[in-house]
Amino acid sequence: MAPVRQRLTRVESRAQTRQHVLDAARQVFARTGFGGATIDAIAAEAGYTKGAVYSNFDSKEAIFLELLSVHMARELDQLGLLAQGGHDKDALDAWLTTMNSDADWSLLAIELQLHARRDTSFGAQYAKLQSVHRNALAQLIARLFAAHAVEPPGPVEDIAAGMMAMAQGSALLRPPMTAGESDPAGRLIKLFLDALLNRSP
Amino acid sequence: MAPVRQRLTRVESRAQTRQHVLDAARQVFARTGFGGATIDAIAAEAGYTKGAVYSNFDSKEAIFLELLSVHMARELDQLGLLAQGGHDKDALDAWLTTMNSDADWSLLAIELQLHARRDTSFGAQYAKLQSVHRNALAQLIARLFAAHAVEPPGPVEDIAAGMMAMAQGSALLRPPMTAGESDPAGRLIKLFLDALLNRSP
Amino acid sequence: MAPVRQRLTRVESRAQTRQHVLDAARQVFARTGFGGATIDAIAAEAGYTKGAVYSNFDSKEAIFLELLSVHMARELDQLGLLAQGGHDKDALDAWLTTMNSDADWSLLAIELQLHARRDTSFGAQYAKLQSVHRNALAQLIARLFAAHAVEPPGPVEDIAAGMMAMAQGSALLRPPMTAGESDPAGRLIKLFLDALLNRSP
Amino acid sequence: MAPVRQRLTRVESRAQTRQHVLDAARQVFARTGFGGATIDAIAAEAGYTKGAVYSNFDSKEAIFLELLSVHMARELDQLGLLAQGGHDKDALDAWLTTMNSDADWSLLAIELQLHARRDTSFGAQYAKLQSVHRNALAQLIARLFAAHAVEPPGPVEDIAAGMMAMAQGSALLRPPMTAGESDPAGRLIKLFLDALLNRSP
DNA sequence: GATGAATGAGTGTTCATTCAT
DNA sequence: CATGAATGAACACTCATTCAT
Repeated sequence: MAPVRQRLTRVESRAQTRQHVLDAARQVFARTGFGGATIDAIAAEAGYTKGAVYSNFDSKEAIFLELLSVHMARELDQLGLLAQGGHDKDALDAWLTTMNSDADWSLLAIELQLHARRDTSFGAQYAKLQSVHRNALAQLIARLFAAHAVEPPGPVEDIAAGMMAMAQGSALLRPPMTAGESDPAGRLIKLFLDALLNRSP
Repeated sequence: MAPVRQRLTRVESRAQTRQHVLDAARQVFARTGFGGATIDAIAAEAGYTKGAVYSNFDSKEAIFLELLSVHMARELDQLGLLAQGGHDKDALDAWLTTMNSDADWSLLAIELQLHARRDTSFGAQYAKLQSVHRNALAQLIARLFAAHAVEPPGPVEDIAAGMMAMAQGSALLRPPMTAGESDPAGRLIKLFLDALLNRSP
Repeated sequence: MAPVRQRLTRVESRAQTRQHVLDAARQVFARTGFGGATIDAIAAEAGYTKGAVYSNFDSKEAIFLELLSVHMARELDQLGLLAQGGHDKDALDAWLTTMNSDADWSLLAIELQLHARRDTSFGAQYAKLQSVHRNALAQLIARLFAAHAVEPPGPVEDIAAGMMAMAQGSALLRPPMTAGESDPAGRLIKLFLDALLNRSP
Repeated sequence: MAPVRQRLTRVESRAQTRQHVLDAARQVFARTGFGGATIDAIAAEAGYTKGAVYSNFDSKEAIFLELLSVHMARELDQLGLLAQGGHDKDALDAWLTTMNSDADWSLLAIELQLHARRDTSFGAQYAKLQSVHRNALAQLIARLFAAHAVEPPGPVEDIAAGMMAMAQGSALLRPPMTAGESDPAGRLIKLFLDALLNRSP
């Protein structure tokens, strides 16, 4: 005769609030930058008051780092896909699709990068992840060239780095208002990569 | 009893102070971002006090916009080079060299971009310049492909956009500490472009 | 199946929690002052959480006033001893021993005094108690002088006030680290009083 | 033809503001305690805004420490008087008069003491000064007993400590409203000391 | 023109208090 | 009764900006 659990338990409720705050923070950070974001704005966006934010996070920076953690976990998932042999083409497509699929994430990622360049310890940690990411992507690219029986035009690490840079740079250069349109970054990267793959040997 | 032109005239002195402040602001904005930069820090970097800054600029934002103006002028110079026929290879090299040649400028440019994405009128203006830039670069690229007697693998505007994105993204991804090393952005872009140019038709 | 009186009754349990909170509060107030004390710190010191505190007290101030009440009751007990004729020497010893016997109490008493000086109604109440206390002490002192057949060097109320002041001041001046040592306040007061009592008439 | 310097120079003006803030802080700290004092209240009491306070002091604590510094300097002046032989009676009178002459100072001193007991490094520094003070007072007392050809009833350091404690304690016990009355602390201390000095040997 | 004291709005953070669980 | 998530009022401190010197 147990009721269908309409109300959330304390733990669930807390987790939900925490998630709401994180979602709100992601948007506010992306919209206004780390410095421009205020805890009030984040709280309001989440539909709570300032105190609720501080009930779930120690500081503004802690929220930012939590977002970074999620971001990194997401990247690590990508790495898993990139590393798995067998469906390289699909893995690349997945990477291109996910990367920059969300305008918020893209700008947030840029904020993270800037933060990384200004905070030493954070920067080192981030650089390491990026290096792992680049290597995984490089291996994927190597396999693609092998599959196409084409010699890569340079170190696959450089090609990977170029692709990652292109992805980041596209997020920045993309005009702000065209949120609805398909993301051009993936198209650009695919254009370049296809051209490199389909050269005569 | 007029001095032998040793001392600066009033106008020159003022212009000099103004330039000092601008140079300082460029570094401080690049180092700490727009939000993180304080007028005190800029003034100190320039070797003046707050008041000197306000004697030459109306507001913090005005300094930023002035830097943008210089940045744009620099880009327009680039465009001139890109547009001139005849020495396309050299023009491209010049573009690659100048672009990201200065770590400060690169990060500052990113700050400008972020600002552009948050300020509507500013963003529109900036987007327009970028569009002009991209088209000029696209025409240069078209000429290069023609010179190599190779069909571009896609719209030259897309290739130009990809190269610009790669340049921007490289500035962001480049590890912060390797200030001494040669900038990898140019190398990456050249790698991609050479590969595209030297395909069999 | 009634338990063999092992477990506390509801009332006892509540009283116990209340006492735990009071003991904790006394320490925390003494350690950090009224302003510096947080409900969280008190609750943690007592081994509970915030809510338990609020289940037993209406406010932070209410806890403080409750401590004051205990403090006053203790002083009243002292008064009883001081007033009883017959064992004046013992009564004085008891007063000297109890006063400042506990470093927490001494500092807490000072907090209470400061509070009294800032809160009008509270201050009046406290001043009245102190006046009663001083008079009781004065009478004891008068009896001691009579027993020694010595004329007091001034109004016994002043001598009592001086002794009380010395007791309070000692708590404040005592170096914080010598927790283990015997309290100097009692020794000092006895030194002065003995000297006054043992003068030639 | 120089004008009679009506307006203050920058340096003078700054010093004046600084002093106003210090005076205001002294009152506010005495009135509400360190924790209860707000920068706004101090600024308002001084007739400025918050920013003016921060323009002259680094933090709330810095103001407090500055007051301590003045307090210590004052005490050191006292020590000079106490140490000079020749006019011991006058020196003692001066000490008694100055000590607690100002209700603000007395309460502020208690705040300082409490702070000293809670802040280790501050406490050590303060304890040392107090020790010096006590020793100087002890020597003065020794000379007074010698002048009266009376044996001190105990170590002169203890007598000094008792007198200092009495002075502090009086400030705390004194009813808050009797600002106009003459301070009882001096009278009490003199009462005790005279009694000790005028015993038969 | 440059200085720097003062302003005042704003921001991160703390914490007493409430109340649903 | 005890818990702890959320509230909301403060508060210390920062900083762009103004203006008398």
